[in-house]
Amino acid sequence: MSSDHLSPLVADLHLLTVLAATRSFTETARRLGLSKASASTRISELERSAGVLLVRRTTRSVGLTEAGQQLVNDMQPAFKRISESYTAARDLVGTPRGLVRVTAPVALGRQHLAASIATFLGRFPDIHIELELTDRFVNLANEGFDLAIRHTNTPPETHVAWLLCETRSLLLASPQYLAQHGLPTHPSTLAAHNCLLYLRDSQAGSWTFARPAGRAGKRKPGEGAVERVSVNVRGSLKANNSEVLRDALLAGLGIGLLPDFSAADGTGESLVPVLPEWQVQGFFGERIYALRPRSAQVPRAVSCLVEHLRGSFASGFPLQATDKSFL
Amino acid sequence: MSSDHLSPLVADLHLLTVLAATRSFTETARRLGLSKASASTRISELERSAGVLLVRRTTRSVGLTEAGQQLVNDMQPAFKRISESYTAARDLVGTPRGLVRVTAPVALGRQHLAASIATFLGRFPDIHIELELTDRFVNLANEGFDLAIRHTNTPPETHVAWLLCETRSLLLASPQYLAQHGLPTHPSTLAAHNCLLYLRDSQAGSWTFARPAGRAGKRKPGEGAVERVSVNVRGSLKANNSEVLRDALLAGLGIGLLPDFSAADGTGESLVPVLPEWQVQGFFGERIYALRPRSAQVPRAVSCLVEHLRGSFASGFPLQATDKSFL
DNA sequence: TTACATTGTTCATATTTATGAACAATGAAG
DNA sequence: CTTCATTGTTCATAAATATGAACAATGTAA
Repeated sequence: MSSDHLSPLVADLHLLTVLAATRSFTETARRLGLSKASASTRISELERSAGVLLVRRTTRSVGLTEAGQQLVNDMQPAFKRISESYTAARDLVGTPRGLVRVTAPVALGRQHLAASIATFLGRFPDIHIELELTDRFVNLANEGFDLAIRHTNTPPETHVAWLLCETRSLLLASPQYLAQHGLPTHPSTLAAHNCLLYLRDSQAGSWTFARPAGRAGKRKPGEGAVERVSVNVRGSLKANNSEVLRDALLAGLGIGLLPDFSAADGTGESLVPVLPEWQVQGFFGERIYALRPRSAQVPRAVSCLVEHLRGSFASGFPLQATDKSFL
Repeated sequence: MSSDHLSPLVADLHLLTVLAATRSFTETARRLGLSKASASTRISELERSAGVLLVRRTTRSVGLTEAGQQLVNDMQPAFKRISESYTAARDLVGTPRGLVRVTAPVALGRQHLAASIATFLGRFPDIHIELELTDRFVNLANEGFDLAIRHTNTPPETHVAWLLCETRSLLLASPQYLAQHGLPTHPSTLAAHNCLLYLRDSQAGSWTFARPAGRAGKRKPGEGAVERVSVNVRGSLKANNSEVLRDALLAGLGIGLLPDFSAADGTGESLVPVLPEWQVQGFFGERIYALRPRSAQVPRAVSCLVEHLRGSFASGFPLQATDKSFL
């Protein structure tokens, strides 16, 4: 057929591709900014006009029929191209604009990203940002994100990765706790302490420390032999949220390992480094990246945001408290 | 951006591609089946949301800006693909359905196509047809047609062409006229007759006749030498509509050259062949084709229609009157 | 030039579409 | 097995969109 007759259908076909990605009417509706009632009705309409069952509905989960899957596979690159063309046209002139959907780890997002984004939005009034903080692994392309902030050392090859800054893992405790339980003199003494652990999938309660071997001070860090110590630690609290851990440390509950950006708020106040001459091999990746699925070109709003974030993160993490009033 | 945000825009972007093809809001609206008011508003909305001027409006004619043209060029193949995918999905199961837009020459359309289409629609209740009869040259792809019926000997290479049937040009007159003015015995005598001419762009008033040379009857047609005669003819009526010519012939106005399908209605009644032993080199192409722009695949509704037309036209043009009540 | 027909836009009105609360179905957790 | 939260659908109502007559602008023909 001539493509004219698409007109009332294109939007519904696009809806179908999103439904195929989410496999959920609820999520589809949320992403597209409409009600699930509408999403449901429009898919039904589409099926009626096509005369083919495209979606396999089981009231609880959504799958595609063979016809539906075939259709979506065929159309997906086309919609991607249209989207990119539109963005490119928009980016030709004027101030950057558009919606940028960002995902980031909860703690990092709250503690630094939010403030940085706030000033960014002040500079670019036509850019809108949707910030979704979650610590679960997010598939950018499938879930419709434009940018992810990740704490990792190995950004996936399938994505474009901009390095925002380096980070370190710090062993910290409150002065009260140290006064009460004594200052550890060597990693091996940590076994006797209450060590708060960051909860991860396959994370044994083990911390690894390293320092230049031989006489300290004669070798620069990174040079020559290295002395390594692994310690099995345990404690009264495990949490998958670094802010919870930090607050527990501030409360004098024990000794904990935090990424420096999480520690920043507390260090200046009442957390002090423990065993500062040792470097901790972080759970946490040692770098922060901004990631993006590879695409024909980067929308201007996205590249502006990345540029801004690079500026914000370049100086590392100052010890004074950051603005938490945003979000 | 993630393609999610297209949702409210895709339909408008598609509208833009149609506008680019038609260069007219009025025509765009007609094709898409909405009001020109809507078309205008939605393009404006699109430009507002993109922040870029896409269309150059001069109240009287519509052009695209550079940005708009670039955008349309980028998106066109994508929309084509989406359209084809949708059609393919629809054609997977059930009875053929969908809208088929057909263009045909006026006379041929009225006299034979209309009746054939009527029976076709009876057989396929889910197929709709838009039949546009016009003798001007139509660009199928640009004007959004799915099928063209053409009277030609050289279907364009850029299109798929199905041969529907062969045709001939017939020299005809009414018995009254011949009784009154005498029966021509040789093409050269036509100069003395009132010859009605089909009006075409660069059509000199010249008819070319041919018959096997030498002793008639000894050679089969098409074999050996051929005797050719060109005659300059003139008359009191020229028209670009073969039905007008036929009616004039029926009224006994003169001698005229008609394609056999146009003559069919009249021959059985009151038109008789003139110089039947001569073959006329037709103005009119000697074949009727169904044409279609090349595409990944032919929609089922279209191939059904073509199949049906082949059946209808296969028998050539019987001399009895065809049904003219339709359309 | 001067009519004239046709184009694109505007605005009040009518139709279409989206909404969200209520409901039945269903998979997960205990 | 039973409970429970969550999913997709339905339906009356609310919001958004399309409409078409009126209008000004602009090519065309006389």
